[in-house]
Amino acid sequence: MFLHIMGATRDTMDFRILDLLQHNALLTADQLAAQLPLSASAIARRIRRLRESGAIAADVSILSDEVGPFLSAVVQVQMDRHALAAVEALLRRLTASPQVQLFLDVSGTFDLMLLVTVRDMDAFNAFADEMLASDPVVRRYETSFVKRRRKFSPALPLDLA
Amino acid sequence: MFLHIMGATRDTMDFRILDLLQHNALLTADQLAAQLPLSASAIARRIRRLRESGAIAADVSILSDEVGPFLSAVVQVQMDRHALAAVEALLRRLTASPQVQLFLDVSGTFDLMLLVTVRDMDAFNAFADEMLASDPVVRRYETSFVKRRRKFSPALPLDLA
DNA sequence: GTTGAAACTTAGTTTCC
DNA sequence: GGAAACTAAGTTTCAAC
Repeated sequence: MFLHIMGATRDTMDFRILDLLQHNALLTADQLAAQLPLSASAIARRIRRLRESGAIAADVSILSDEVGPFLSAVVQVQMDRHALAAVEALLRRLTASPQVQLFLDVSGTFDLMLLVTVRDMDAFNAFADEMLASDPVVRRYETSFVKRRRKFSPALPLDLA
Repeated sequence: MFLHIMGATRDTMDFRILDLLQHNALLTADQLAAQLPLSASAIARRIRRLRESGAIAADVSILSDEVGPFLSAVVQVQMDRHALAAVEALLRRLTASPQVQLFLDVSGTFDLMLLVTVRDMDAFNAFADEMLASDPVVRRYETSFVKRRRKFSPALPLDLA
């Protein structure tokens, strides 16, 4: 099977490589060649193309929680949809904020869902005051604090049947 | 400043390295040495120690949404806290599920918060039926579908002031 | 156009100071 | 920790398909 993505053609082998790399980006072409029916040099070529084409958007180190301590919260936000420029300014500030790990537009009662991670409750209050409470575009927001982080994995389910 | 984490001592330089790697895990020791007051060989040593000690829990490739299409949903779950073994079995199944990208215990009305990513609405219904609706431990759940993913970044705010 | 093997280059590791 | 020697991984070339 072949899929055309962003102008490039990807076959099953590309998806198998992507699926392995999204769990361990440091796998070498040799290690991948040991589990895939393709030579290391062909795999290395494909990996470079996948990174250059943007199919691999980034390669990142996931830090242990123990570099913390941290406090995380899920914040659901309801917006006033009036001043478009002000809305976009808020969206940009939230996206750019290093405290925001996850930022989604969602359906339902709330418009936005945020996962915010900060050092402690003081830092959370400072974040909420500065980013949300003081912004007229925010109608209201509700916070659920994270008691435990059981899983945080960016890996997408590629189900390579 | 020094912090003791998991038996190891980390200084400011370690945190500066961690902060750069959590945004780009493919930075070479040479590239890091260009922006940090430390030689490439010392940096390479530190990186290896950070990985071996578990301070860097994993290095992963983040795939572009365009390898999709995908459907994501935030699912909030309220639990019946009676049968402990059954609760733990559910938690294990959810953690192990490749469709679950984020899995949190939260405070408030709901007990669990999930970010679920699947191929399409049929796959979402199959997931919800199999994992949630059919489980007596789940009292109720509410789903918000993701209209847009604005940010999904595992990077922690290390604020190296 | 893609593969696989070999030459080449670059990055990581080890040794020594 | 830093520099140099060494090893390993990625890149390029090229012949073959």
